[in-house]
Amino acid sequence: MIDINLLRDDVIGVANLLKKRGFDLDTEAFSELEASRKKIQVRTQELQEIRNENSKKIGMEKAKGSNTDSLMKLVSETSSELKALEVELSELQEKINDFLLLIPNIPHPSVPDGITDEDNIVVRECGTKKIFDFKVSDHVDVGKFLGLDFDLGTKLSGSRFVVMRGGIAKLHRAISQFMLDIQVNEHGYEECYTPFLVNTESLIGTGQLPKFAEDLFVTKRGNDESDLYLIPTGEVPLTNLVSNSIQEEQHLPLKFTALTPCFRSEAGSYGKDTRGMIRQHQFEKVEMVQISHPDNSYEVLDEMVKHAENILSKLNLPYRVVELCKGDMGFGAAKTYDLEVWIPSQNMYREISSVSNCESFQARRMKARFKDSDKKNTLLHTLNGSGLAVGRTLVAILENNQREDGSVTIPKVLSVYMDGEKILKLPK
RNA sequence: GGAGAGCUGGCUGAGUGGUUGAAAGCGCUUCCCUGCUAAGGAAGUAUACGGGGUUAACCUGUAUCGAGGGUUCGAAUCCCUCGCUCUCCGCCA
Repeated sequence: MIDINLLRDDVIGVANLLKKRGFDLDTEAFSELEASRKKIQVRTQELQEIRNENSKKIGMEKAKGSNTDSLMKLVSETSSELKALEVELSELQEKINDFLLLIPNIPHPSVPDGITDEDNIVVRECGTKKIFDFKVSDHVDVGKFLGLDFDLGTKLSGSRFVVMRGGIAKLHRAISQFMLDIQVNEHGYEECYTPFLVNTESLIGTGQLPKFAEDLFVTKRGNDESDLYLIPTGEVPLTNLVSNSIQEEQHLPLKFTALTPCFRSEAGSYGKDTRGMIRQHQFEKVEMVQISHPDNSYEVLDEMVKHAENILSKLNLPYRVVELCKGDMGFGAAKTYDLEVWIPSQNMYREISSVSNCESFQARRMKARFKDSDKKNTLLHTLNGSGLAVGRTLVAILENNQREDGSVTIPKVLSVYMDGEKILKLPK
């Protein structure tokens, strides 16, 4: 969440900044809540002070053996007035907190203006698009004879699920292992294994809750309700590793990576990307997370974009880097770069990675801090990015590396994970 | 799932109803002493939030002893619920 003091100092200014990302801040509601909060909090604390003083007095008088009846009556009266106020205050504070939890992050000044993805800015295009001398198939058709089976996925679980068998399943695994190895060995991230079910607190910490519950899968425990959710991204467990903690400044930045499944209900995307595995309820992703000093989080952001790009260029996939405009960014991001990979069958670039600096937005929700040089506890900056989405990488490889006979060239860097095989051949 | 033990500041660990935000020790910071080393002395040392303030140093208040609720004039201390940790048993990959 954003710093409440920004709102106290200049609600209108903040509202104007948020408007540019398409969020309407109810400034009047906030000002009213704040005004009554202030009034009630001051009065409550006054009464508490009076009560504490008189209660102490009772103790002292009793020690002397004096009669304390009148004092006790006085404190009793104070207490009953206090009780009502305390309830009112905590309700107000909860309301203010709920209000804050629904406000998106303020975009960094460098983020371009704009409302939709059409307003995003292409930063650079890399790699060479292959010129095919035959009619290209999409990954569904390419994969059909190689072990990519959507009918089986549907039979087991419904739409937006897939089963992979044989060579495709192995290639899928190879991709994820390769990515993880690069992130760990070349980019210096610490490999993590985390829970894939997380509690509401964690999801509030990274910003998926309370606003986006409909995007998540929630679990039951036997027949009982449970408050555990399937993670929609590895960002949730990895970032929350530092929740409610105070880190040592000299250990920054912390760099975490993990291969995790991701589960998304895709509630708002009916009819979108229904064919193929671009948009699935379940997919794998190698996630990068960095917990950084606030002073250099933007250098870290650039570095993380490079880390994601490195994977794509090693796989020899054509891609471009896009700077998201204010209206297209995610809830918690102050600045985001997307990496988009070339999909020949669609004749367009599709998102395969998203790298964001959330600044202190998540850290404030999570109470993730470090001791700065003045020994003050200061909020960290959190950054996350895909490095990369495994399923979409598979799609990109199948499409970009397809051959006229229906086989697929395996990228050189993956051969070692494929027992030296160079081509994914059709079974005889 | 059953039985038991526990959860106090950066750490160890006192505290079973009253000037206790919390003894003592360790650690840490600053200073003093000591011509090395070792040792010694003094002071300080939680977090969050509110109010005031030349919005900075500072002053002041409130809350916090796993979490939430209750009893009470007053709760770290008594009662209830929940969470977590440890030990034993059961089940399980």
